[in-house]
Amino acid sequence: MDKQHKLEKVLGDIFSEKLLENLTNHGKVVSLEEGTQIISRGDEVKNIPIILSGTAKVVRTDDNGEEHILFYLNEKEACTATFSICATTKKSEIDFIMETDGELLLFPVRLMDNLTKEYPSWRYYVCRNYNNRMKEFLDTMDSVVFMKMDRRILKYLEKASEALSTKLIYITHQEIANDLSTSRVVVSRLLKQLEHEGKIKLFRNRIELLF
DNA sequence: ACATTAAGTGATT
DNA sequence: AATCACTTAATGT
Repeated sequence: MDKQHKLEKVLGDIFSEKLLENLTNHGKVVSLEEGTQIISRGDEVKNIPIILSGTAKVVRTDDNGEEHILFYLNEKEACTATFSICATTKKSEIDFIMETDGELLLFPVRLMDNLTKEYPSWRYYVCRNYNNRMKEFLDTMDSVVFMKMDRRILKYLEKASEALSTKLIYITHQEIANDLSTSRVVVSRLLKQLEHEGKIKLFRNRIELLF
């Protein structure tokens, strides 16, 4: 299948004909194997990758060399982080790695301004990509904030224990849930977890602190 | 024995 | 993490 048709097949329903033509003329299609790293942190980004097939992951690597996956990109998606870079540094903040075998359309960054100016369908595309990422970001924000519930419960118990100067607190899971504005089920689960960790011991209407 | 309330669990979103 | 639906355990009457 030639380049033109390939692009048409994958992107035809979201990009206008003219835009496809432009992409065909200035972009290149590459086939990549799983594990191929297209962009590394600190690299100067010269091309915007758009996924034609397969899956790519965008990761950040911390000081210990641990990979933290920010998100995955599938067919038709592009890395939004790349878009923002075009407007500023041009240095990548992230690593971009193929999760599976797949194909990418690489489009020169220097021509992107023009796309934004000329093609409404490109603008929509960029906005949609941004939007998706933003949603995902908010989701993870939520988790990060809420994930601290186990710590909150522990703090809560500590405080109660201190206030009553006893390790044996007479309280129900429901009451804790009310005070921390969460559900009883969640409290029960986390308490159970804490019990397994040997930090507390659970009874009906009572919780004993073991620390 | 039966009803009520607290706590535990799996599945789903 | 939240919610639902359901089970199990402890307590009170």
